[in-house]
Amino acid sequence: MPATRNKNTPVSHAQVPRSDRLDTRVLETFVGYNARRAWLAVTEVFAERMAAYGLKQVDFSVLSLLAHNPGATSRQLCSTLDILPPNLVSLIAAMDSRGLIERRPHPHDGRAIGLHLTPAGEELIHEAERTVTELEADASARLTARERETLIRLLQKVYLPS
Amino acid sequence: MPATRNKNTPVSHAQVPRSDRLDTRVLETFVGYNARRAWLAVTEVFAERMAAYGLKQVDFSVLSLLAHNPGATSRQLCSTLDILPPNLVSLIAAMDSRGLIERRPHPHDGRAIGLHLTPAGEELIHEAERTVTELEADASARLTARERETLIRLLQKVYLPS
DNA sequence: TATTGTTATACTCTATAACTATA
DNA sequence: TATAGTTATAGAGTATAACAATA
Repeated sequence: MPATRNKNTPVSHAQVPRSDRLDTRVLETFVGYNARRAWLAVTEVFAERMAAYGLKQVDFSVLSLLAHNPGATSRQLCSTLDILPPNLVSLIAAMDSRGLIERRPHPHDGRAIGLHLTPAGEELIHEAERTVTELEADASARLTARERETLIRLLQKVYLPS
Repeated sequence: MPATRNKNTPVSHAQVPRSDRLDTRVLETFVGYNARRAWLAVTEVFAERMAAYGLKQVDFSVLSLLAHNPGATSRQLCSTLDILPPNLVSLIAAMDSRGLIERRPHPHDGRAIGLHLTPAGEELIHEAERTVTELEADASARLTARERETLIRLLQKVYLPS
């Protein structure tokens, strides 16, 4: 509800926002809205600094997962990251072409393919993980270490089953 | 680090993940990763329950913003929600066609158009805001009221300037 | 000269159906 | 019969360039 205004105030029309910024107080009461905005803020920094590695977020996630889960299959990557199988194919092919990963026959399932990082892939993801750790710290610089831990714990409470 | 295993255990190869679920501990140390996962979790519930209103997240945001900022312009919506102007055009047109919003000449800028909710739009967003409030509570049901407040405050600390 | 709203368009992301090889 | 990986394709989301009308 608009406050009463002096008739002589130059620009003062009811029903017309007076500044560029709109009132976002209602949207800001929602976890979904805030989580997306925070993600977008981090994403911006991520994109800037990871361009040097030629890695998008999903590429980074896949390589990092393979670094700590050697031999994982496409299906496992898909279900872990909520990617649809058809959308992972070209991504995996591109990283294979770049010499970052290798496809090896799966030891006990002829349908599946075990994915492994090459030495080049190992080195790249090692550097990339360091850069992401830095970038994350910068992107959340207004949080104390304690607050950052709390934030992550609460986010996981929203999306993790357990 | 894998536990030692009985030689007779059927499937046990080093370098091969033994379960479907991969080790995501590294990814889970990042705010960006967790914020996106949490957002996706809320988004799923949002999509389910808001389909009845024919509203996507961006539609809801626009209508809610107009409910509390009557007469706002496309440009203001765009800068507030980080939408590019060309991408808002068809969205606004659709809501106009549905009779949810009205375009009125801007009182003191002939280039701009003031956007207003119609009575139908007012009623729809009023119901929709109630539903979103409920759905948000359900989607973050594992959080106490206190934790939910904390989560939102910390997320805003990541993306809001101030 | 700059800004608002718009058109056309391209690029990326996400989703569905259907196929093959293997289980 | 079901699953892993793949192909082709469609749809949604996001991006840039350029224009008319107004400031």
